[in-house]
Amino acid sequence: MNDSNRVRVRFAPSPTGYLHIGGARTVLFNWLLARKHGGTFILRIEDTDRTRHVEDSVRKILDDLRWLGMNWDEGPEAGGESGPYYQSHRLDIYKTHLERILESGAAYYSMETREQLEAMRKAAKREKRNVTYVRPSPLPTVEEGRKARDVGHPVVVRLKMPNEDITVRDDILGEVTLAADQLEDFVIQKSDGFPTYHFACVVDDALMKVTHVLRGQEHLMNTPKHIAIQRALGFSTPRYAHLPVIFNMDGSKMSKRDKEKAIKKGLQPPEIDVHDFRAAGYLPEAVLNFLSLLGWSPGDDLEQFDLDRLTSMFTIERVGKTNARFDREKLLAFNTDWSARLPDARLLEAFKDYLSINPELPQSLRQADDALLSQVLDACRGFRTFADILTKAGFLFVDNEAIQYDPKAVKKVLAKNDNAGYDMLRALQPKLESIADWSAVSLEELVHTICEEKECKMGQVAQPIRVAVSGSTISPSIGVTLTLLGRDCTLARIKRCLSESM
RNA sequence: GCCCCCAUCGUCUAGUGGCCCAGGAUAUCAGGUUCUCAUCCUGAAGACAGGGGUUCGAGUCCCCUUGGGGGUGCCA
Repeated sequence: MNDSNRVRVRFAPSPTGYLHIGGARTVLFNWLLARKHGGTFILRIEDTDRTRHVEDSVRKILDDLRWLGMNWDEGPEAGGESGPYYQSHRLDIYKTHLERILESGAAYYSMETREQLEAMRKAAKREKRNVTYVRPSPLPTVEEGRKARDVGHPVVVRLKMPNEDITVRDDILGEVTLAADQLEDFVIQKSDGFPTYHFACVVDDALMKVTHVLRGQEHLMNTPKHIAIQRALGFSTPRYAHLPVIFNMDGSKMSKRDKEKAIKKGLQPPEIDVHDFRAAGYLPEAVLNFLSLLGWSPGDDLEQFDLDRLTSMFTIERVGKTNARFDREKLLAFNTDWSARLPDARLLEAFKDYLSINPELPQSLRQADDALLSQVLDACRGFRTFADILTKAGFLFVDNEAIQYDPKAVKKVLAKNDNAGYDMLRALQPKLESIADWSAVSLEELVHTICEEKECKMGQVAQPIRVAVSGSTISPSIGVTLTLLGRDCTLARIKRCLSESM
């Protein structure tokens, strides 16, 4: 493969907020195609709609892409030969190409106001006619258009669609033909002078020598428009592949609004953006692995694999046509598996990222050193997300006096059977005080010994201690729990627990 | 309304005319392991949307119906 047919793909988000989880799947497939063929992955910011621009969103998108490990070869911060990579910085480029087709007669100035267009659409709907733009006749000349614009009349540029059917050759869907009468003259330059998405996208893809366009299926009907622009401009047509869409389990779209709705109802908002999953304690390895299976499959019974393996297996031929639903339960299971499998060092790194982006977590935890964090991670092996670590080991990072006792745990473990748990604690207290070696092994030995002495089950000894030191029935295994807490804290908490029983 | 795309267990999917009375994963259910939670182990149940063709033979090809999704913006 020589340079002229090297794979060049791009991901082109618009800066309207965080990176959506569905967008992440699009990124992944593009990235995989580039990496598999030793090609180039380009990142381009499509900021041609000034009204929807959200401050700081480029930074956030870049940050989440990095978290996923989706590195780009050309784009913001990386640079590259076909920049700039912000469309808002390429206005003169679009203008040049626009002039070209305006002069050639393939596009024309159009002077209807938004209100007029709206009225035309309404009328068409009322009369049950097709809602298509009717090309004015005669067409305004270029000079008339410019004059109108210069005196302040809102003017747009439309592409004059050729009167012929257009067939899209799609690597996933096959051939899709749209009839000529379905193709209307659409806007390629807005009245504010900015190009529309269609125009900017086609010009940039051509100039950036993009060879494959992988995007969501919602763009399928845009493709004939893009092909028409390419023909008018004399550009070649890249390969297209439209990816199936990802929905919620109930079949609705996964949208940012789901979060607002949940909050209104007082529910936990669902994860929608990549950042939500990151902040909820998911691993990028698991998210990517799970996402790869939405619309693609390796063809055998293998389901879990890392990026390298995925890259070698990935082909567009194996991408399916069917829309998928986002099964959070399965993601959770994948995350559980990945957290059990990942090397300690990598897990620690991921955990630290989790801590760094969750400022509401206890400061003592966020500032804990690597050695302690590793021990905590190790004690919690088998966790589903990093959030589980908080429920299981959060008590380690709370002051002795700030421990909240869960009333249900107290009732069940300590107060039940005539305060049997409290009695056990009292019996345990001196033995713990006098134990020589404060280690997990000897502490567990002690618990075992007591079980034998009292002829009772482990739970009857371990649970009262667990509740006394953690406030709940959940913690790592008892020896590890007490080791991590340390002798002083353990004894202080037991003492406090007993004093509060009076 | 018009146009386009899609259709296998609840969910993600394997299946490219005989290897499929349909395989895997996840969820569910029933057991088991365990000091709690979570893990972990074993087993069970669970699908080719419906109807017509084509063919010796159809989940796999064709048509219709139904269902789902997308488009129909001076959003991307």
